[in-house]
Amino acid sequence: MSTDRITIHDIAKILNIDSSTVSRALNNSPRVTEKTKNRILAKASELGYQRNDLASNLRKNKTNTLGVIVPRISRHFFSSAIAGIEETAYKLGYNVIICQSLEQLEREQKSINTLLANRVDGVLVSISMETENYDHFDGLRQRRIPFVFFDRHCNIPETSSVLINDFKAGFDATEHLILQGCETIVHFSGPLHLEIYKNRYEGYKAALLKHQLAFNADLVFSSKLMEQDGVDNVSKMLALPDKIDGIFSANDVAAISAMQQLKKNGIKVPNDIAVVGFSNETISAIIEPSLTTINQSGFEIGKTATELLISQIASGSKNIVNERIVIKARLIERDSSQKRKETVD
Amino acid sequence: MSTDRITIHDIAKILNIDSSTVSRALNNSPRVTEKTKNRILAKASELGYQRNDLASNLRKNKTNTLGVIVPRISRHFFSSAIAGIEETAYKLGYNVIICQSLEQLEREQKSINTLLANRVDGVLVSISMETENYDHFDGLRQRRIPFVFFDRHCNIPETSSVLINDFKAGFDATEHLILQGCETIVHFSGPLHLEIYKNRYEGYKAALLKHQLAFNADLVFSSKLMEQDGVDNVSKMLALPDKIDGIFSANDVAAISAMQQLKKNGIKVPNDIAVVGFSNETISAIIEPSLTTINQSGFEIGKTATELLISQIASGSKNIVNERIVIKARLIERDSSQKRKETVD
DNA sequence: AAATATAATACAATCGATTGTATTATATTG
DNA sequence: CAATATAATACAATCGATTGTATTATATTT
Repeated sequence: MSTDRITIHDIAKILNIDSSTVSRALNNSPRVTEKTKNRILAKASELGYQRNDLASNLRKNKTNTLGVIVPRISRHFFSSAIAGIEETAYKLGYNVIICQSLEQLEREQKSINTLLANRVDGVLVSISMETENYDHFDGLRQRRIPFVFFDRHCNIPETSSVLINDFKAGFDATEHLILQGCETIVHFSGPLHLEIYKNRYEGYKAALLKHQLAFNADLVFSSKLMEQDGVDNVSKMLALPDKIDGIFSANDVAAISAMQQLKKNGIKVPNDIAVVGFSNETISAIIEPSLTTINQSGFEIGKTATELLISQIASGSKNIVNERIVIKARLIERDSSQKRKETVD
Repeated sequence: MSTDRITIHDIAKILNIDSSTVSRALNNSPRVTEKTKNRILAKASELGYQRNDLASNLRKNKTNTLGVIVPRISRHFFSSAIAGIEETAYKLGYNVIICQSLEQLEREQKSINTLLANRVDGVLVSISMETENYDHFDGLRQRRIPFVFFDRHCNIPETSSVLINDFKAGFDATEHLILQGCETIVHFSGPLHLEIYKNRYEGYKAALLKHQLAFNADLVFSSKLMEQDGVDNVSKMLALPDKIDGIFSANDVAAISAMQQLKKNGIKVPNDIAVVGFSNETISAIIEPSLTTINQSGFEIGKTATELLISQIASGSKNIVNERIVIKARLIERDSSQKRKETVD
């Protein structure tokens, strides 16, 4: 049995009926009698019929597909966000196309074009570190394709986003270090044109202010927060005249590579320098000392963003395109910041 | 400017020419003169025209899209394989749709249906742990859609795959433990109906045999090799009458959770028990002690599998569907297995 | 049994692009 | 300049499904 390219027309011809009836039967329309429905279904499965979604979607002008653009799927936060997205989309009858920007603006733009060409019904985006210009989102807006930012959002009007309170998280992380007795805290920041990093940075400053610690711009290192950046930041930090006793890193990756670099320099964490990261990567609980960090549930963020997006798709072009949902994030205290208590060994 | 749904027909009407000419111009056909081509391109970009790939693909009966099915994208091996796949596909003009089976057979089957419905040109698969039955691949075969297994393959005739030599890797890992002085080595295996785990297991046995160590089936624990399985395996192991001095785990995840569990039990790695994992997850170099493991380049496997798949797509239905490419994998010796040398602290 | 209502199915246009063939316009040649 | 070659564009069918409308077949009512 060659199941090569069976169409509704083939089935129609064999059963000597019209293809529209076949189509309706396969879509379980009440306009087809139970008896013919069964005949059609039986023949379809006998021939191994498989609907051509290209044709169907073209005609219906609806793909039931969501596009997702993330910096990279290998980051724990993003892969769990994708898990949440897929789970939710799947339940609500949507497929998902995933694109990685790899932190490059150009790939982000290309991804949007691909998604547009594939006529996705909506898009979920967490922008790349290079993204400072948002023109590429105009294409989506002009075509009235709903899109929702999650985590790495843009502060442009008429957009929806699902985020955590980065300001508060940055504040909490920094205050935690202060309460541990840290007095000279450096901040590893990401690119400050990204809202999330700006907000974490503002939270850091606010915590210093509250506790009457001087803010010193020299103690803030901005980078892409990759592994090498953690190493580089440590070098810069050690070259400072100030004696550093705390690090608040805007992600775990840089925090962890910094901790390793500190170890190589014979500096003890947390006793000499306490460290707090951000994101709660899987590894953060496992390394030694375990890393104090901000836990943000990627799964929940992904789930919420997907629900919001699909509700916008369902509502047609009624403009509720300005929603902002804040997901709870909280500090997980682990060993890397326990200056006061004895660390269990 | 409402760029809502501009088609070649709109452009044709405005310029008072035929849509076929517009189509040819947009595809840079030599059949359209440079002058009209420019007029068309200018108007297209002015209107923000964006080709409808659904229509195009439907007509051409070619989507230039590859489907990828992996157990889960959060595993380092798979996310780097996907990086290799995307990179290669992208260069050769293909898009990629990624599906996660989450180790469930049902989701693997559904994914195949989705990919079939979306008329992908080819599929790359690494099967789930539940997959013992391969009927769902018949749909691909009947429709003459090429597919290539990578890493987790099936031993069924007329299929191509890109793999490492799991037997040799298992052998090397085990022999390494033996050369370190281990005499009673347990093996954490995955489901033995999967070729890769069977082969690693056979490699383990072969190494024991070569070095005249008795094989004992009680020392082999088969599981899905998740985090909890590592913990459970340690309990089982400690309940054995034998004094264990080595573990060869068929993945890093189980190896690492086992090491943590051993630590909780006051058992020293590597001095009391040496451990070797498999896959070289990112975390494996970072934990303490760092984990000796088999490095398999996901990127290279993904790249090679994609090249093979695309070459099969390009060659039409000429049957070269029986290729098997073996990618080098090698042991990375780290601290978790250094019984003889002093471990640097 | 005729008249009407309703159920079941057929007809035909459509989604947006592609492509083989036909036609018209320009260029070349003798 | 007429005859032919060739370039440029137009025509029309097609990919596979969906869906509003028209038609035929069956059921209901009087």
